[in-house]
Amino acid sequence: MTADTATDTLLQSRSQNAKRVSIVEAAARVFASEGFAAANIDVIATEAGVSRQTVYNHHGDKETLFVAVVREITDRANARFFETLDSFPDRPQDLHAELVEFALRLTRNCICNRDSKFLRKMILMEGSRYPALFLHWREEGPGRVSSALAARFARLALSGWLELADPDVAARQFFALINADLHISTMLGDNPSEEQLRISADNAVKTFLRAFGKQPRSGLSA
Amino acid sequence: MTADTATDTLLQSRSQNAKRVSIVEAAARVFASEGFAAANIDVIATEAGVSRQTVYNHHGDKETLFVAVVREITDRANARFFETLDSFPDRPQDLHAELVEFALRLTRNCICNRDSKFLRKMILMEGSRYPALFLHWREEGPGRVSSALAARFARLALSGWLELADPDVAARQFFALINADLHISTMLGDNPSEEQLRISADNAVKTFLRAFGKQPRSGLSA
Amino acid sequence: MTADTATDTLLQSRSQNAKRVSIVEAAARVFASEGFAAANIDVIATEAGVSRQTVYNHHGDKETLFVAVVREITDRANARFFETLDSFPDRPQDLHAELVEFALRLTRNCICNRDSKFLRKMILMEGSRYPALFLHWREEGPGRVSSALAARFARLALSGWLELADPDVAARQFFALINADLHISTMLGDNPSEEQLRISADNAVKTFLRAFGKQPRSGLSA
Amino acid sequence: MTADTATDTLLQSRSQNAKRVSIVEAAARVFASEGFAAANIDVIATEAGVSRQTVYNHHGDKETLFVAVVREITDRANARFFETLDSFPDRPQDLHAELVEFALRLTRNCICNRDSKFLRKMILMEGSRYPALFLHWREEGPGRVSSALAARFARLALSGWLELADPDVAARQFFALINADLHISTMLGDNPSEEQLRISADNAVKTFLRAFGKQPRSGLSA
DNA sequence: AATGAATGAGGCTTCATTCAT
DNA sequence: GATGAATGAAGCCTCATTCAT
Repeated sequence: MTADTATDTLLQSRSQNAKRVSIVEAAARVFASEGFAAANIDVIATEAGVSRQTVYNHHGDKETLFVAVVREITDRANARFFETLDSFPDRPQDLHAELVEFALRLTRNCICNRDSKFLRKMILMEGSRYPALFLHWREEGPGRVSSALAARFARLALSGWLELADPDVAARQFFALINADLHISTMLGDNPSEEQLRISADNAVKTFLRAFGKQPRSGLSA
Repeated sequence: MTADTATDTLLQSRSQNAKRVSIVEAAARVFASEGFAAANIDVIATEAGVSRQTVYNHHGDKETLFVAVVREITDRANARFFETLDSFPDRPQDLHAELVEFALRLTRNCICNRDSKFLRKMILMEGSRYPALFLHWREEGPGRVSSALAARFARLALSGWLELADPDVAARQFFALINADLHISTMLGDNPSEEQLRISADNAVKTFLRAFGKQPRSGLSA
Repeated sequence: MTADTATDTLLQSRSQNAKRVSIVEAAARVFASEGFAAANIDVIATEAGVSRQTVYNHHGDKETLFVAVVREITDRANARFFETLDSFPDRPQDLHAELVEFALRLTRNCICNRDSKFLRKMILMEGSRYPALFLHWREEGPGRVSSALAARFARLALSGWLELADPDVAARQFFALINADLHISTMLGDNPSEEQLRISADNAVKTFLRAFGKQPRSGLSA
Repeated sequence: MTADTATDTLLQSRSQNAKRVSIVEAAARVFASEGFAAANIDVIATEAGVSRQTVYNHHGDKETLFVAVVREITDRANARFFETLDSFPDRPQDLHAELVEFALRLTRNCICNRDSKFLRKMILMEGSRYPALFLHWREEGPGRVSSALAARFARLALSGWLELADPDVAARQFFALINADLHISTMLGDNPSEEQLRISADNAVKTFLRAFGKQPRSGLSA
């Protein structure tokens, strides 16, 4: 292979990949706003800035495209989830403040963002038609995220910051609480303001700590 | 009008009403499982045991039918919500136990039942296309339910059973907590077992009371 | 069921059947002239004088329609074949003349008619894609016809009119010979004139009898 | 022009020709198995091992390609026909045996081979849409072949081997007879075994000679 | 009210053909 | 010459909706 063809291939694959990505993005938008049945392939193509043919060349048919989009977005959303998880305050100084920040990152990056909304809609509407899709999402997503968060809560319990009987339950309730105020608005597609997010996170953490918080053994964490 | 025709009219109107109801039920099922766009009027008619014409005679066109169904189910679900609200333990003896029973009634009757699932799906998917529908639902449903529950929590606070700063927040968090364990399964259409419901309600109330419960002034509330 | 509804049902089923038949006829024409792939369902519907929907209501999809048409025409063509076979001269007086008449009936009714042309084309072009269709045709059609004709030749041999070693071969050759002059023209859709048919039949029978004919034992068959 | 460019041109034109041939071959295969309408240019290109563009560069459009293929195959098939005709036993010693061999060559090379099958299908299906194609085929093919064979039969008649009234009829019947046993199988694409071919040829020649053969004047042909 | 048909539109998908790289 | 994309035209099929019986 000459340098030229290498460059060519690179350029081409870059452009190919760009098209692929823009098709997936456009499809996600359209599927999310219209649902699978009402989504129009021509609209997806136009939104992606490619021709209808290109969509078909890349993804075969509508159903295949749908599955590809869901998997891609699932993986991306999960990746972001785990990234965010890494900022969990394992050795906190001000647990309340740090949990609020963490909750904010979660709501901002993993709950109110476009990918998550897309996934909630798609799983809700088409989940039963694509059991494999749903399983993948549940296993790799909520399932693992919840365990990971539970593990972190367990650690906080060990180091005396929390007092809880079942970290898994606590993890699920933490999620529920940070969603409590946003739930209705997010169902509609409203994008809560930064301030609402902060109030909501604060409410959640306050209640969570009233239920599970305690003062750590003095001297250790300070 | 003779007695005969009166009877006829009555029978007829009863049968008419029966048809109306079975159309709405069938439509709700089909809309819920297929979404608006993919729902097929012929399928609805067949499921309802009537002819396609009858559907059109009663409801005009697909969109009108959809709106009628959503409103009917919204009203029914709300009625049930307020019914359930009436069993809230205003003067409790064993607050924990009574809240658990209340939570159970809520999840059973108002969250995991068919109507609620239908509404969540429809509002999520089509809410943005029918703002009026959505407004009606939000105002008459979650909005008023939440206020009503908040009022009851405020009363419990006054009578010393709870200690809370914002009863509205508490109401939303109560809902969130009783949903925490069920959220994922309900997205899929799974019907949680009675036992799961009880565990879930218990978990929710336990946490809720750890956060907000306190011993009432002795003798006052009994 | 009242007489009225009986009449209604009858009328309706008659009209339904008429539509069915006209759809099959039209489809046969269009499939024959265009082939399966190039046949246009709208054209078929128009030719049949019904709406596209009606075609789909009756036959599902293009492929199902195709199969139905082939089977229907196969059966009709075979029925005609056996009818014609019944006029075979079992106890001939003038064998040559009677065989010519028989050959004429065969070519006219079973080889040069529309159904046969349709079947030849369809089997030739699509036979490999629908093995079941082909088997049915071969078994019920040429297979049984050939045996039946062979049986009749065997009888003529027994009664001394023919002298042949293998009646099956003779039957196949008889068909081949009556087709010899027409083969090319029929491939094109030409409709040979009555005179051509007669010459052709005469040529065939002449050769056939030169090969297999003999004078019957006098007195026996007369 | 330098030697180099001459070589290049030669190589190129050889490779060009190779591509041309492989395109025609591939197109013939695809047209034969799919028919004109369902044949896909991309499939042809892939089967030919060239790019779609190359097909267009060489042949213009689908219809032009089709015509080119039919003509090319027609010419090739006819050439083979006349080649085979040259092996006709003009001065036979054992007429039966030699006619059988001749018939075998005909069926093997000119009837059961790929080109002939292709032509039969194409003429049958598309003949009426391309009258020029059909005319060319009929004139140059069956027409001339039949006359040529008739001429040879006439010669055999003159030299006392055959006794026939109309050599043209005899020629057509000879073809018909050697096809009698194979007709059905070839319609399906089956490839008869060598043994079947031999039996079939033998049957045909036997009957042909029973009808038209006679002992030549002794001494003349030996 | 039920049934079957008709109409018209719309969407998925495939293709021939042409461009650009 | 190969590749991928773009364009435009069909064609299949499904539907909502309306008529007629």
